[in-house]
Amino acid sequence: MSYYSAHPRFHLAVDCIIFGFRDDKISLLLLKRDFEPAKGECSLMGGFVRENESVDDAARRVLTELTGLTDIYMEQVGAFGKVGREPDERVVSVAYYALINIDDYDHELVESHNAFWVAIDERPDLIFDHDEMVSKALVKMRGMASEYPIMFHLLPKEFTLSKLQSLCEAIYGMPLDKRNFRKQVAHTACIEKVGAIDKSESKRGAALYRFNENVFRKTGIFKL
Amino acid sequence: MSYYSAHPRFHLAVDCIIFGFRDDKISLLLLKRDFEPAKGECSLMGGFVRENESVDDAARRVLTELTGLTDIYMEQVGAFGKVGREPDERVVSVAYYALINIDDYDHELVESHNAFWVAIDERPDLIFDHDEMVSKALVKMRGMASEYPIMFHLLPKEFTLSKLQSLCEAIYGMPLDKRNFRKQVAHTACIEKVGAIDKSESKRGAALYRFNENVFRKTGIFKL
DNA sequence: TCAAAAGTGTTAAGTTTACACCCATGA
DNA sequence: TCATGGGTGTAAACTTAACACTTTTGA
Repeated sequence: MSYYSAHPRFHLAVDCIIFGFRDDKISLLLLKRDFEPAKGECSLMGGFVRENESVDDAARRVLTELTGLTDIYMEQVGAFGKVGREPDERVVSVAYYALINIDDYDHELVESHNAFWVAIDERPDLIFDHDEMVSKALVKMRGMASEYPIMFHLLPKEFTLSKLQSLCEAIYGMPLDKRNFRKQVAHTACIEKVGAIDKSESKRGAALYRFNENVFRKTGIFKL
Repeated sequence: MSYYSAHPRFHLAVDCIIFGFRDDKISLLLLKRDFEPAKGECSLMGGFVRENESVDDAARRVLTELTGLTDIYMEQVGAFGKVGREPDERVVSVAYYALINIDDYDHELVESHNAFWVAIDERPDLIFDHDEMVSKALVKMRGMASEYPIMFHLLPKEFTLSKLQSLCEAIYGMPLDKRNFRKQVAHTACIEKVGAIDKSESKRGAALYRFNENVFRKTGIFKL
């Protein structure tokens, strides 16, 4: 096997950009590191790829280690492979973003990792090239969200149109017109009224809606 | 350094999806492998990442090894890290696409690698997960091309509007209306007439145009 | 009774699409 | 002289954007 053994080997890591929707803002789950390297600084949740595990599986495992969540929507952002990106050793890292519903994660587990939520436009500086990873993840996530119905991963199964609108505004970074927005939703078959009413956000109460995956698969139509 | 040494190391490769525009079709530069593994089959051009080289640099080096070209537009497609993706050894590969002007490459070098051009919709089956790499590269390239003026990397510096239109048609996979297309070009400040006439494709001759990078940077406007 | 969020249509502006003929030239 | 690719404008359909008031109800 000299064809292979002539070539060097590298440490391979994964890092997770975990997005949630909190207080009408896209937020990020970060670690305040209580371990080396870069103890005391802020970073993404990461981990090393194992021998008998795909890189995608490593990302899923690392996400589960922090949040307790499985079956989460994740997309690869890309490989980060500059020579000096970690100071002590050469490590190539593959970044992934995840979209989670902030109501669902395991709070104890998150606290035990010294992790915390922060709005993306208030995020602290991160170690290594993690800032670049977050920037790229944001661009990629926004691009995907404008073409595919991935934003629903950030919401509970049932949501009001006000919440959906403020999510769109947070993703696209611009205010949207309420009437135009609701007109568009009304023409989107895969978003359907469930009948129930949410009274937690207003006195009057707001109709609850949900995303119907099957309708989306049939029509292929989604654009908000 | 036991923090690092406790973790496994992996062979890291890069693979290049090299796009060119030939006979009005998006084409791909492939290898007919005269070496193991998978000798006799078709594959992308690839190579292993070296110790003191970034992953991006490895991709550039591999592209240069095959084509002789430097300073080529490349984008990372992503990391491919399934456990069994190469049969004999675990190798994680990072794929990149490159856009080259097909008039420019070193023909001798390409022939010495047993490489050949093929239109994307006539490509043969490729080894390992290279088919998946090509599909993802195409999606990513098309997405980028619809937002940024990257298509000009596939053309000579000066080109006729007919060539540019047939390139757009090849990228978007649909026919375009000639008058609407030219109207749009006329409103795109970063595409400017050079004055010269190309007589190689028609008796009458066609005006030559070029992409002006500086105008694009000022206006930020590009949409074809 | 009033504050706070929910809900509801119309019109003007702009963009996109469809479409057919004349021009210049070399063979 | 004719075959080949180069070049040109208009009108209808559709999409997007702007805009303000009424409803419900808990505090």
